[in-house]
Amino acid sequence: MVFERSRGRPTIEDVARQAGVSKSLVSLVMRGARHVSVPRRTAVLRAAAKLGYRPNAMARGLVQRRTRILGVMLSDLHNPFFADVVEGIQDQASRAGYKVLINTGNRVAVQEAEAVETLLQLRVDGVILAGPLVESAPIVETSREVPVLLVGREAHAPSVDSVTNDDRAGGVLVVEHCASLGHRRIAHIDGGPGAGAAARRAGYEAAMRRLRLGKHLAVAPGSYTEEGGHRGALFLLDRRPPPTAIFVANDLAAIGALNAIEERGLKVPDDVSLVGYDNTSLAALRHISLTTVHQPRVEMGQMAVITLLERVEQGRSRPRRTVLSPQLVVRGSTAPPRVRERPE
Amino acid sequence: MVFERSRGRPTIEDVARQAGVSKSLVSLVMRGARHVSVPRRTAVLRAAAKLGYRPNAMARGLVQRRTRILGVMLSDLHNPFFADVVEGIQDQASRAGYKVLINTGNRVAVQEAEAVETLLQLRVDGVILAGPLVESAPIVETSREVPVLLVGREAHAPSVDSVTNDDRAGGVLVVEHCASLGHRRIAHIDGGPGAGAAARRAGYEAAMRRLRLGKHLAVAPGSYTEEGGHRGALFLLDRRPPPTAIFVANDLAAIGALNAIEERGLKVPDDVSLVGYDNTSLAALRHISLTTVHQPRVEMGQMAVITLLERVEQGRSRPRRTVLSPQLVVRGSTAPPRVRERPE
DNA sequence: TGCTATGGTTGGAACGTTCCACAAACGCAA
DNA sequence: TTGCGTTTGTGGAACGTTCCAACCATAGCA
Repeated sequence: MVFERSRGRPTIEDVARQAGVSKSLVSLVMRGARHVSVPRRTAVLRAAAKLGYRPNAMARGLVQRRTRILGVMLSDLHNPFFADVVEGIQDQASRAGYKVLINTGNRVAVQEAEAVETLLQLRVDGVILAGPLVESAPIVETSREVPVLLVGREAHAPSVDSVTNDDRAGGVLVVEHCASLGHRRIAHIDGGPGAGAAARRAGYEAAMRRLRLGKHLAVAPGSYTEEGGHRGALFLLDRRPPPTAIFVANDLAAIGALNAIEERGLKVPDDVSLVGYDNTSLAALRHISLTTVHQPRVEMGQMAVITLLERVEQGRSRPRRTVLSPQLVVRGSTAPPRVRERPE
Repeated sequence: MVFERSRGRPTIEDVARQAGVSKSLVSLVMRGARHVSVPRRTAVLRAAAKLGYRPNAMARGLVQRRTRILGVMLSDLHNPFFADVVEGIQDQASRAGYKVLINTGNRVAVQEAEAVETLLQLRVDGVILAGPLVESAPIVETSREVPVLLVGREAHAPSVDSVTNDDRAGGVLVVEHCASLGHRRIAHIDGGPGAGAAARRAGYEAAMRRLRLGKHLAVAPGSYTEEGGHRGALFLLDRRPPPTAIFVANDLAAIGALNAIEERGLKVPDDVSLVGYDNTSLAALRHISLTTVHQPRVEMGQMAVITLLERVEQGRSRPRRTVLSPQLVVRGSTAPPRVRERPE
């Protein structure tokens, strides 16, 4: 007679033995199936509790060929914007009975790709890319294996969904606001490869031209980081004449720009007006009080899950691109330029 | 004759068939084993590439009984403190050949427990709890199944490692700093259930007593959030007489306190000195310029992984508790009290 | 009485890997 | 040639679940 040492974590068989039933029945009970007699159900539950049984998600996922897990690749854990998006994702996912697993690429395209690869090898049921920097080709590639949704950026493939705000329109709003205050030399600090950056810049440029301010177009290279905003601002402030208003590609970078402006001994908004993008909690701080563009972050996360699950569960195959309207939030960092420039 | 439809994602068998070898050999090649002839290896790699083969981590983990994945439960995605800790974790993990999967509990104990449960069901090789609020019992319980390490908090069980800073000493540093500036009515906004909050408060109280300022002890309830700091500050400012210096349990809450102070029409540091804890990027913003206590965040993340892997890979069973020294960072939010109080 | 439903339960075949024992092929020395 | 050790390669048994067909009661009904 062989006594099996029940070493290692208890399995469904251990529970079955303990409860005196078949493993199939344990499986049914653990999944809360109907049609199980009360005494057996309680016996199984008691046995499971006693042994400290915990179902093995890998074994389960292997046979079911689905995991009920959504993978989220965050481009940058430092950007508070994503914290809210993830909150929305979690909320909606748990409502639909899905788990969420997060991963990050540290703002490096190669690492982003690796992060996604990890999620794919785990066979998550769907992938949300939040603000990815990685180029489109691999994303489209990925979308052939598993439903993929982009937050904050669009893809031009029919297999990829997206939830964005109209970044171009946002850029226009900012320029119009500054111009209406009397600014002419309105400069822009670019978001580089950041999601939506190109569109924000396009909006800026289009609005400048439409307002006949094309000659004042000035774009500094930057990124979605404090560092990027800092460098960009120094670049712009060294121009002669310097801009009287600066539109920075996102809030985080705007904070960097703010630091740079103060290092130069200038004041916001007295000497320079400053506008960010995203309306993160940073911008709302009284001490910062940054005029910025709002995106409904939590709702974007929720919408992302809802949209993604349409593909996962109903097999929708046409793309769905949700574009939300940005909204200008005027705070204390913008004011009329110090010396009213005469119209030219 | 049966033609198998190779529907779904390609498996190792598909690759084997395509390359004309056994699945065992494909397995060897995918894992980069030696002792595989060059022509076969290239044939396998070519076949894998052609089919877009991606190993199934679940099947692999199932048979290997390990995943080479470390699970990280973050108490709060909004706290920039953790972004840096995670950076350190990622860095060190990838160096050791591990993947990292993140999860969050949104500062809610029950959700934290669920998040950890998800990781356990996935059979991660180790779990890092960053700033958990959840109580100790379930953590100790968990540590019987899998190596567990706490960041920012200690556990009193021998099965749980930790990486912390000396929060008590940090609290003392803050009080000494304020006292040396001449403050007497130094108040504290508590971090509630936040990791390390109790120790910070204990340090505050001990230092106050030692400096014979026990009668000025004042603690407002709070939490590690802006909201908590905001409420705490309002509470304190309503006291008569109000404190001249406020030590807030962490930077995020200090920002909330800052907002509250300004809402009351008071200025920092002229009317009230303010000190935070964590030295997050927030505190360093020139506009905020918050005096705070530094913890080496990235290094803490790295140390966490190193320590955890000692258990995972070498089976260490004695606990290892790393306690780092906090360091005061004096910035612009502290100054001598406006009216020098006469010594009592 | 027999027949069909239905509730409750079970064993064994998947799922896609790795592991292990073994076999074939090869090289080289005796 | 034989013998023996290495290098290469293979088939089948795990791993821990769920799925599925099948089974056994029991009950209801004609």
